[in-house]
Amino acid sequence: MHITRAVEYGIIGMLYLAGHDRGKVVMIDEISRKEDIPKSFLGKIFQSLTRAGLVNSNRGAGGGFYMARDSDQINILDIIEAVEGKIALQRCLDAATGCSNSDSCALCLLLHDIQETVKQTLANTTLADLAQKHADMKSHKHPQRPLTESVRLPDIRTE
Amino acid sequence: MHITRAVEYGIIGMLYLAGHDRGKVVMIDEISRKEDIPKSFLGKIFQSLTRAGLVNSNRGAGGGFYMARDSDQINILDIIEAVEGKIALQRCLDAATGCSNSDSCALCLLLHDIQETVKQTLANTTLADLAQKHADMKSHKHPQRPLTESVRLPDIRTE
DNA sequence: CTGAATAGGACGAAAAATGTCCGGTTTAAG
DNA sequence: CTTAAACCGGACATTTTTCGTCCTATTCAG
Ligand code: SF4
Ligand code: SF4
Repeated sequence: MHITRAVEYGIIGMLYLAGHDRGKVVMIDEISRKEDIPKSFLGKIFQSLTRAGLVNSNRGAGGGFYMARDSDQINILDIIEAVEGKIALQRCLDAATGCSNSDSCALCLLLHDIQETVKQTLANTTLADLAQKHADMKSHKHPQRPLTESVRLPDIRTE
Repeated sequence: MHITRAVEYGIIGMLYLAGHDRGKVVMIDEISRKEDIPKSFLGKIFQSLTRAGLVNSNRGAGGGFYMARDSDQINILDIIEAVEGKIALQRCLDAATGCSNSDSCALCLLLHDIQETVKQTLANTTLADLAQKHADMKSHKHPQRPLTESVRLPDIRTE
């Protein structure tokens, strides 16, 4: 139960982009140096972000990446799923694998509930939200409020 | 971001125990067969559960495991932490490793919030709750309500 | 043309997850 | 007392996932 480096790097990379003018083209090398992330690894991650349409890229000399939408139109779940595909806390919640017992397994139901709240929270947090908080924190203003609010659980599996 | 097999097996094993009379001594071999879990692996997992005080064990002929407390006095977070230690969604949230930026990283804050709600949900679900739902589901009664309720986020990091 | 930069895929090392095995200890029962 | 059953504990083996690297191709500015 751990967030992967790839996801973390992806979010931090996007935060870096969001901290600059929209449309500003930034090279992998710059993000890599400024955020201390292995360059080739970050390159791979940005390929995924590009394929997912969260950023655009220019190739060739003077090339680099820039945001495809405004940062308040991108949420954190978007980024995570771009980097590592759909979130699945367990086999039964993974469309690809699945589990034959999932219809009669209370644990599966519990994990499903938890997964949905996590996804809701991630989906409700925009990159702009996170970038704003990030900037605040770097300027030594201590945060007073939690970043997220409580999320209503969806009423799942009620036919 | 995945629940490990060890944790899943641990919970299912405890569910099995909870489905029998309190004090009933059950062998690893029985749980292993009935729940289709590799025997030696399950043995290891139950060692952890025993060390954590969730179950007691009798050694020697006629030995086995039995619940150390009533199932409504054990929650799912207890089981998870018994099997794999404290939950940590990231380095910065892991007391052992940590991250030097955690004071000025909005992502850390977001992950912290999420982790807390997950832990709250797990802590609010007792083994008895899960066992009840499990039994219901196995007898073909379709569940009407989600297992968990929404959890208030704690107001973290407000000095 | 040349050098800079991403795209894509193959590859490799390290870590974690998932088990297995075996010798040791405890205990019930004959 | 002996034996067989069962857990204990640690070492070990296998597989999968994570965390990258590297190389070639492609694209583009100057
Ligand atoms: S939690 Fe239940 S349904 Fe999900 S994978 Fe485990 S056994 Fe299957
Ligand atoms: S999220 Fe921020 S604080 Fe947490 S490990 Fe990553 S960089 Fe460090």
